[in-house]
Amino acid sequence: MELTTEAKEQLDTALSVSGLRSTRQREHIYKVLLTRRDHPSADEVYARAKQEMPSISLATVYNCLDTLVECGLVKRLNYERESSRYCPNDGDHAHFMDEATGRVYDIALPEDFEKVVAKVLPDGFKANKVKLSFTGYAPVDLESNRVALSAK
Amino acid sequence: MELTTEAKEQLDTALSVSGLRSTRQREHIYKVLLTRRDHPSADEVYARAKQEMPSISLATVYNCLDTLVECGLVKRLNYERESSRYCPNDGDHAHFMDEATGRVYDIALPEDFEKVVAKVLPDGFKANKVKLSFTGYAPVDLESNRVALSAK
DNA sequence: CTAGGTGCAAAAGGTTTGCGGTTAA
DNA sequence: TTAACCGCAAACCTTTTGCACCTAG
Repeated sequence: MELTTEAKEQLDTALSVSGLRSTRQREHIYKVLLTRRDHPSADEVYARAKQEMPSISLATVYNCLDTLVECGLVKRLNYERESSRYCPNDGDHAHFMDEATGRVYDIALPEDFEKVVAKVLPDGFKANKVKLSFTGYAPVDLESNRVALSAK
Repeated sequence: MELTTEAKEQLDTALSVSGLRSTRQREHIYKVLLTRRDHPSADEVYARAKQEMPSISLATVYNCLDTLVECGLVKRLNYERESSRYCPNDGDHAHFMDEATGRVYDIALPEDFEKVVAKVLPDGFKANKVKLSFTGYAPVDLESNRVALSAK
């Protein structure tokens, strides 16, 4: 329930820009995603959301997540056929899935990344979205939180 | 049924390397993917496969595709929550999905791409797989086949 | 000969939908 | 006030699985 006022404003404006309402459920789901910066599945979001809002339904969690993705506040990521995972959208970043643990880490991208990548596209192709994702092994001694940055 | 002998050898060796058998069905599925170089779903592969092999089952198509992916002969790609699509694996390439048509194009990658991308990873991360995918608009006048190359 | 593969049909599992009741603006 | 949203349960759809039969090596 205690989103920072900053986050709440971001949410409210993003919703109203899209002609959507701010609701307790949407706010709560957004807060859940901001609280632990990992990459939970809809089911996991549901479990966490119910702790403070026991009456929320799984369908509503899906709906809220979809809404937040549409507003651009949240990213949905898919690894192979696994169920979708969600994270707050803090600007462009890539994802790295550790094969050993299943954890997903955020990987910061250099500012020029978009340009580097644009060179790859043949003439006439216009990309709206670029997704870069890795699978492999993460350092074992990484502190349990997820947001690995330090692009070198 | 008429895989080039080259393709058949590739298939047989890839399978036997993994301790797997060469079967009529696996060969046929591989041929189906090589014939039209697009990116069909399992269902579409099933439809095409049945034309020459009416007795094949959908489960077998899934099994064969999984097997070919494990052998490294085929790539499976996933866009959002859509059903998986498959294409022959001709070395590293990215994918571009045209939002207007749903078609997927192969995008060639420069040789140094792996190195460019490795710089993005923080110390200690070891990537086994890198996936790069785009969503956007492809040139409308593109000949109907899919393999767009010409990385510039 | 026999381990591995196939075909069928049923089950699983994640996600979506329809509907009656609720709520934000 | 009322269109948008929520909760519930059922439906959906892609993918997987169990099992009896078949076949490549």
